[in-house]
Amino acid sequence: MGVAGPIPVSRSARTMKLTPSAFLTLGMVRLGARSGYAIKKVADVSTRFFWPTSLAQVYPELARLVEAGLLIRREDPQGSRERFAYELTEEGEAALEKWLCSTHEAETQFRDEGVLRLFFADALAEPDQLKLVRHLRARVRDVSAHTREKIVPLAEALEPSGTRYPALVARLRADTYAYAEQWLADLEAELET
Amino acid sequence: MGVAGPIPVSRSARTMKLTPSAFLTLGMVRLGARSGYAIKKVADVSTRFFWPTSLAQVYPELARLVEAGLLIRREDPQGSRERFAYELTEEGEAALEKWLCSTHEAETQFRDEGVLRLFFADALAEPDQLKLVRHLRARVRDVSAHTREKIVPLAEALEPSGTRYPALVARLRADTYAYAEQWLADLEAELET
DNA sequence: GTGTGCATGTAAGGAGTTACATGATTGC
DNA sequence: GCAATCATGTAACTCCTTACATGCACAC
Repeated sequence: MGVAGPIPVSRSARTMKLTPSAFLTLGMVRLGARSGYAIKKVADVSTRFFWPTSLAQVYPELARLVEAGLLIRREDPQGSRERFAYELTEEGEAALEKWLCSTHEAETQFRDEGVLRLFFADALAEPDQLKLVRHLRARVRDVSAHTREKIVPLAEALEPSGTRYPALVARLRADTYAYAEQWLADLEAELET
Repeated sequence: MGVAGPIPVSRSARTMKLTPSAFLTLGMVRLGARSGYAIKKVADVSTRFFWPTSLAQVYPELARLVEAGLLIRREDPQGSRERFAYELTEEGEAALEKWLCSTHEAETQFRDEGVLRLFFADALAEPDQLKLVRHLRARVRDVSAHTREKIVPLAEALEPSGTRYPALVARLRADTYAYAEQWLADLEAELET
């Protein structure tokens, strides 16, 4: 009873397991997103498409990264509205680069109800099969168009300052979905005959 | 105290929310996978790539679908090893077809650590950028090759009996990844100059 | 002055994975 | 006889989302 409770020990970067979400956070800070809110806002028009996140993930992640010594947190209020600005420490930059150079990665996850439907489309009569393919194609087309028209320009705005990979990734997405749309268009044409 | 406890009421298909995993299960039974184990085995070489599942999901899902009246479960032992065979009820077939014809779908989920790395690749020196792109390309190539060499033939085995969509979906995947590989090859060539 | 956006966080719940637990069958 | 596969299920845990809770700033 008189014994002191356990002393809280800040975990070093070495003992902490860093998830891709942690590196997303680190990477976003490096790109200039200073607050948790800003990180989420940028992620929603960029990394969301291959690594979604939410505010309820970002805030605890930031706290963990500060505790691990990879980020520092400064007060940065806007008038009387509280705000915190984060910056990479040297260790944070090193951790980010180490991750970028590592080749081990979490297994790719992909879940698409539309493709799942297509897989089972043999259960339908032909006119309904055609409808299903058309619907899927329209969705794929919309993704491609949205990416090219909205996301690519946002990412290209970073290019003058030497940040080109966000735009490359956006174009890869737009082009790949455009390819898939053409593929489905061919299937559609085949079904129509 | 003398009052009887609540009587367990089996939920009808109408009151039960059916998830894509439920329709995956229904669809697999329709394709001839009779046991939970068999469903998982087939899913692992087909739907896994766009809707992963696990035995710990399949078994409770089967129980729920039986309770909802969409499947019936028969005992089907192999010697003294227990086994259960599932079959679609008429309501089960109707539910599957209704789902296939509906256009509302869960948002597509995609998580890929490799693409996330590419997004942040500006933090690297050029030689390391090139390594990263090469690694990603190799992975994409492997997916395409594996799909074309292993998955497509399995799916094509179903074609003689009139089930062609599994093979179509597999080819869509192989072709789309092949396109992405070429795209990354072009990027690689550009980085090399 | 009001709605939208900026800003930070917590709590509860859901969906899905891995590990646990057990045992029979089949092919080498 | 031994390993891989067939077979069914539960328990614990993790990750992630939605909802909750709060309040300021700015533009119309």
